[in-house]
Amino acid sequence: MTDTLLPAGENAGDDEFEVRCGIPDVIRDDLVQIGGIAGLRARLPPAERIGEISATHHALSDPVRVAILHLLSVQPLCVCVIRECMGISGSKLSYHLNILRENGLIVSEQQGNWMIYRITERGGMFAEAG
Amino acid sequence: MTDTLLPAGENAGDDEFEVRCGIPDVIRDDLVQIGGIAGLRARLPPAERIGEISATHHALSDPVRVAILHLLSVQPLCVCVIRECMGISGSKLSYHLNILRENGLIVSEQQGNWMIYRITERGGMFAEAG
DNA sequence: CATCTATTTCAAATTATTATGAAATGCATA
DNA sequence: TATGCATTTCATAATAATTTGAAATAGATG
Repeated sequence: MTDTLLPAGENAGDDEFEVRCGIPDVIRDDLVQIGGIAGLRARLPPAERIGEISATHHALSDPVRVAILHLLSVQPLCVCVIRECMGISGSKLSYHLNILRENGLIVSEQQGNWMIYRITERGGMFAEAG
Repeated sequence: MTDTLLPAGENAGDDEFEVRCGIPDVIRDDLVQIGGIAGLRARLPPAERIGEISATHHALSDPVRVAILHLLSVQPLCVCVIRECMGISGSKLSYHLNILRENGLIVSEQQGNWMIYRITERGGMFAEAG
């Protein structure tokens, strides 16, 4: 990354890469069209958005959580019913419910002794899609 | 789970649970309508399908992989261009490309010295959605 | 107030995922 | 065949996620 045929500038490094790299023509031609490496980068969602997207997918990356989401897409449920339905320990269930809630896929509301969980609109979209 | 008011049968355990559990009326009434715990379970996708869903989400649960998918939604790319664009090591990139490929979100094709990755139709759906 | 039930929290142990750098593979070309 | 380049593989280290069981919290009820 020291010698380059191109004038120094904001994207000098990228242009230099494209010049030096002997990648297949089909790819390079299109790449040049869209502005090279810099153009490619510019088409990425901002890092913050990418973080949000991966976080949501992470929330649904465990079969227990996918199952919970589907149960709640049927109707709102208290913890003890979810627990009975899935046959897992209370603390384990609580752990997974937290992750779904933190990611805005479900919400909870206390009702006397019980905690009622229900799916959000956002959560519903993922339950339908899956 | 020993004494129950109901006849023994396939779902005796579940019915017993519903009878004993003093969950809020709003929830229990609906729950009874759909067939209780057993009815709820019957509405879940099969375990196999839930595994597939969570596996796909897992493939997209890392920001590096989400970024790669978005890059490939612009155009097919060889590894060296993705690498330059993201500024990560080759072995790290290879690791993440493998996960995306194993989950059917991208495919690869060798072209001389280069390996060209392109997004699949399935992968494209997730790139659009995100 | 004492007790029961439902749920959550916590710390520790277990397991899974990701990162790293060196070595290996495979194609191209002199 | 020797060399160079692009990519992958491998073993290992580092980090993160999940499970577990005991203890804590909080509402309801006698």
